Amino acid sequence: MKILIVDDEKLLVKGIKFNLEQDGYETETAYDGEEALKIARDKSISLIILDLMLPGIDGLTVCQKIREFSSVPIIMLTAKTEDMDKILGLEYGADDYLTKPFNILELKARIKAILRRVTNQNAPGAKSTLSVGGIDLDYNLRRVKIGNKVIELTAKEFDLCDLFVSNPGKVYSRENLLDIVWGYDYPGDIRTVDVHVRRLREKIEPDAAAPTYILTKWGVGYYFKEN
Amino acid sequence: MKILIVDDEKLLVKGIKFNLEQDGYETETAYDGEEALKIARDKSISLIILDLMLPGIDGLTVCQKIREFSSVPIIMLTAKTEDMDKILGLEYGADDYLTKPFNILELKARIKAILRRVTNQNAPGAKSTLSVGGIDLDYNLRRVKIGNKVIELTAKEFDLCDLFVSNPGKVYSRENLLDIVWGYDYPGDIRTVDVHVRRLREKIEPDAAAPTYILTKWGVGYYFKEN
DNA sequence: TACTTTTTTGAAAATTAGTTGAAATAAGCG
DNA sequence: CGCTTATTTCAACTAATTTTCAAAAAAGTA
Repeated sequence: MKILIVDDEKLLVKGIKFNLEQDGYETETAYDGEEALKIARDKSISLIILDLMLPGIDGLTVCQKIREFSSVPIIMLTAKTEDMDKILGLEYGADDYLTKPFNILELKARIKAILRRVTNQNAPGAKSTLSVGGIDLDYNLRRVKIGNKVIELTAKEFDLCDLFVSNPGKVYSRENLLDIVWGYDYPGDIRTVDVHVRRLREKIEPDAAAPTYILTKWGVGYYFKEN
Repeated sequence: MKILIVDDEKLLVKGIKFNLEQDGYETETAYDGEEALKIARDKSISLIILDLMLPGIDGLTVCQKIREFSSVPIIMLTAKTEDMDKILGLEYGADDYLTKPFNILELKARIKAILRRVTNQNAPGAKSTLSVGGIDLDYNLRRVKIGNKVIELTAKEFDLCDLFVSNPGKVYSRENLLDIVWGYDYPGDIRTVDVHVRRLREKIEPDAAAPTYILTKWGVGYYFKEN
């Protein structure tokens, strides 16, 4: 999985690069549109993170030009509130966008989501599932199965569960969870997370008062433990 | 599904080829009209992507000649704004066109739309039915039978019903349904889907308020459940 | 143990999503 | 063209989810 990062702020590129490589991705970097196009054309790239504001050819044009020869997933970085529907629409054909300043966890979450969508492209009827430590996630019906019991989850519950189960052992602070599941600019109360964790526990734990899957790391946050 | 790509720009052909193969299509390529005609004649081709400007015989003539022996769907690629109505009209008989430079995602969307339209067409008079989980679809008369009750459906209702029944368990968002049933470029309101689902339910469900076939996945979309 | 901090819990309010009926518009047909 | 039927839009209504709030419980600390 090689990711191309395109931005003229070298420090930002460096930061993203470091973070993605921590997660095991390979990276390529470009600081302007020309360079980006060249790399996108010549190298085997799985995903592109592309800033809207670039010296020379701007990001949208780069996006457009890439779409002339490739359908590689593109995440646009935008400084202000642009006409996002247009960016995501067929005219430019980006796959997702983030508004600067963004949270690196959210960027990672979106990369993961897009890559899953692309690599999991399922034939109609085929099921897309993830099975970790006794929990089966069904991404089609967005519900989970534990043992042979099917459990219906609400949208937020499923997203939360997905994040935990996809990253067993990783402790997420409430802030992290708000950033990732609710969006990095979510303005609401941090306690919202607790309530959702509780309801998730009520649904998936045999005994919600003594959780075995979603555990509390006291003073830090929550994490998923494989059973 | 084999797609023939005809263009004299080898790099472009290579790009399209790569992208379509990524999506699981087989491809054939030709760089001029003679070659294209030969392949269209000799091999089993499901769709042709044909450039208007070709060395030797031009694209329109190729299109015309192909129409003498085949009704294979043809998407024309045009460099400038030609008289598109003429290209799509009876004289040449292309099925769709794209103006260069085009977006690869849009090309894919159109290929998908055309192939869906074509493969869903049944030979006239041929008796074709599908029976899944208690529902019998009659593609000839475009109506359904549940138990021994015959239910007449309108065009959209049948298309919708067909999609659901053909893909049991697969959840479709309203956007998906608009794309598939109404066409990828349908500009209308998303709520249209709800209304059609409701009327389909009124016709096929014993109790529309407590559906057993077309179920709602809250926050996601609708799906068909076999009974 | 007494105190502080953090987490859990229950319940109500606010918001969002889905359903439904009816009216407006468009399409098909004699 | 005028009639009928199908489709789309709109808005009120209902249901489900999400958020907020505050009190109770549990965990850490001195």
